[in-house]
Amino acid sequence: MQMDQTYGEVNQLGGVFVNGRPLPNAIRIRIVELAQLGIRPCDISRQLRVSHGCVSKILARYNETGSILPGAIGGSKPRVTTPNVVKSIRDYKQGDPGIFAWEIRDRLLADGVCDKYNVPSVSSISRILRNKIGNLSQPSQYDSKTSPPQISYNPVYPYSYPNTMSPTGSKLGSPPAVSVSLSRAWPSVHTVSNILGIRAFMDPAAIAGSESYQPKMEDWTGVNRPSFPSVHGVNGIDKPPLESDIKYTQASSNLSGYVPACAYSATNQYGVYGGHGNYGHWQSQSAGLSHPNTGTMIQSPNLHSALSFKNTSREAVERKSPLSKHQHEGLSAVHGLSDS
DNA sequence: GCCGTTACGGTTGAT
DNA sequence: ATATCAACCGTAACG
Repeated sequence: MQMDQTYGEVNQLGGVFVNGRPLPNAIRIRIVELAQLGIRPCDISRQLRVSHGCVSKILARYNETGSILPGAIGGSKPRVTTPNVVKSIRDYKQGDPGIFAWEIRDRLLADGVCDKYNVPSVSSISRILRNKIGNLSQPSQYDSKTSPPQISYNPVYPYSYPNTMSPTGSKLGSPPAVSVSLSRAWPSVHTVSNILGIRAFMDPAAIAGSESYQPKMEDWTGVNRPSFPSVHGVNGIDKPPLESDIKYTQASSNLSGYVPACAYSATNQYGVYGGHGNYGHWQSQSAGLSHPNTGTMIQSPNLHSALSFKNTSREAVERKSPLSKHQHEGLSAVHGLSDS
């Protein structure tokens, strides 16, 4: 019930988590970092007190997409039956009342109203004819309601499809786009103490309060800094997505609101990405462990590199193949760390 | 022991 | 304003 953030529950390993919600980015990042340092997943799981299934999932996703961020939660998929499409269907039907749904589908493609990725199925077209167009005599009304003709472009949000079609339609979505730049600055701080011990994590209070849990905003929020180095090139898959959706702006604001209890409200703001952030608490320890070298490497403190970026694909459907793709590079590239 | 997978109970957000 | 629904979450447990 209460949602607010709820503090979390404790898993078998002693780690705190909030059921139904993504792990804080700070932890996600650490998972990736530790993996890059060569720590085995099972050890990462134990050290961070995150279930191995989750570690596995996060690493697999990172290898695949280059992003550490969780996927987009909630919302609805973009509808293929945009007002514009419905309108075209109506026009076709009006022009030829005897037209078959499959013919309409072909015309939508032929006329460029839809591309193969977003063309409605024949059954959808039939439904549209039945429900929205019905007898097609009086078009007027409907339009008004659905009218926004173009919609799509404004995307502030991830799923947008160009309804007009983009070239190649390729990618579609851009989900949460994301790039994060994170940094690893965190550690700096104190905590380092135990690697294994990592108590910080365990303490619910710490977590809840301190960081992360952001109350609302999903994470991709912030994020991308223009600067990510090179990372992307890496795999080549796609990277284009740089969209910028930044929503974090407001986030901060509301965040503060939300985060009530947090003692350190500030800390969490956007935690990770914003660039500022820094929360320091809990995660911090990485330093000890992880970084021996990074520390050294870190050149500029502030620069933290980007860790991940990329989009997560929304095409979940097709994504099924796990890792394989890039792996090594991924690794190397990781957060900029290497390169820069 | 390790790890990929998946059922489960959960949250979210657009419609 | 409420309810649906589909997307995602992490844990736990199976193999």
